[in-house]
Amino acid sequence: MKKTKERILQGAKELFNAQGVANVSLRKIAASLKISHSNLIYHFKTKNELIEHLHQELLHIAKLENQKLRQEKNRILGLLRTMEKGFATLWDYRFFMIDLNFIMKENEALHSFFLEVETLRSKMYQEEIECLIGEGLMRGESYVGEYAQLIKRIRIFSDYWIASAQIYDQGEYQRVLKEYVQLFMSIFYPYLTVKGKKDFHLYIGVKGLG
Amino acid sequence: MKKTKERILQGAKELFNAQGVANVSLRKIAASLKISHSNLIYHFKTKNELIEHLHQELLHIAKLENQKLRQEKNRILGLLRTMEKGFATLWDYRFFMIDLNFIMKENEALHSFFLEVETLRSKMYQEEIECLIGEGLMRGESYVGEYAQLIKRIRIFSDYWIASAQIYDQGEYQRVLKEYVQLFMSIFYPYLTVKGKKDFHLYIGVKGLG
DNA sequence: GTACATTTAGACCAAATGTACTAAATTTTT
DNA sequence: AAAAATTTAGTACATTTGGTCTAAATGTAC
Repeated sequence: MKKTKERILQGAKELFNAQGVANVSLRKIAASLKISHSNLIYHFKTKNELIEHLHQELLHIAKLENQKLRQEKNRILGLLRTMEKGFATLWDYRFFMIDLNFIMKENEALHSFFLEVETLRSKMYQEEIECLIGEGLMRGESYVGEYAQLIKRIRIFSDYWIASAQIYDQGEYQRVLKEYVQLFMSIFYPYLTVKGKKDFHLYIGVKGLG
Repeated sequence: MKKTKERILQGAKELFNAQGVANVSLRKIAASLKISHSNLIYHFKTKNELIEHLHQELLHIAKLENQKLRQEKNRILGLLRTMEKGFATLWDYRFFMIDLNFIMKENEALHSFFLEVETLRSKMYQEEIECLIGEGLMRGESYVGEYAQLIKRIRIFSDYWIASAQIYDQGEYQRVLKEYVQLFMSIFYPYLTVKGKKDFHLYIGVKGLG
């Protein structure tokens, strides 16, 4: 029965999302699945191992989605669609971002790995920005390091929007998600050219004031 | 001896900062201070009570500082100075921001209180922006709700820059702090007018490219 | 059907934690 | 100095947790 392993991953994810990593023990997970505690340990020796597997799961799904995303002709729309999809996926594994610092403290290997992934992500945004500039949708830098700063701020937003939502937004999932995607997009707005802003208003659904 | 109570608060703060709230028990705090754990419990019945006291402490200090801050003639410089001071204070109680979501989950009262403080903070930023616009340092809104979004993004940055720094920046405290203050200020940059940008370059220490 | 490997459950242990209770020590008040 | 209040320490207990060990159950290959 390979099914047990999958049930554990699924159950653990749900418990983590609902109660937070720190408040969930291997015993609680086992109890919620109505299997013995030692059975769970047979499949995953520690909580960290479980978290690592879930992280791999998340990365795998994210990778697949990025490949599947058909190329939008318009870059602004493409960015929007990418984020809509990506944010939804992340939400499914939201315990990971809510307890990010806790997890990183407990698991040195995961921390290192996370830093590696981040450098990739950072480069992706760098390229995205260069493309936007190349297509005349975004203005160039106004001072040295301006876009390096922008990317760092994007990083903070990406890492913690879910944590923030947990504290401030108790509404329904769909609405919250949509709001934060818009919030993400709004980071770019003031750097866009007239042409870029036109696209922004068209696709993001906020009307310009003139 | 009232001193014990203060020593406990100080010691708890340091342990929380170093190891994270979830990994620090009342017993550990007592041991680090070389007092009996029942002695500690005599002063603070639970960990939550301890955290609430530390939160009050933080609010009190922040309030005093805000009053003390002499009025800068220049608003941009004033904002910079306020943030330099505020960020440093927050850093001293950084466990609070690093384990924000964990604490909010454990302590419903503190969560509500935090939400109240946030509405005040939000209003402050709203006024700050209005003043900047009034002085011709910042442009008006380009679409309805643009600055409401800006304020929410500022909120996320303010709440989680320390958490982010803990993951990505292992450097020395002073340098990290300075970097994140600059990062904070850079949020405003693209909304500034020519006049505002001039002040920005003057005070923040980055040179414009023309 | 038998032998083997995999999976599951139950019992047990040591460490840590919150909590309660009692008594001693110290400070403050009278 | 005596009495009262506050502060501190010691002990003990129930719970939870991660972890180990053994044995039963289940599936698989021959």
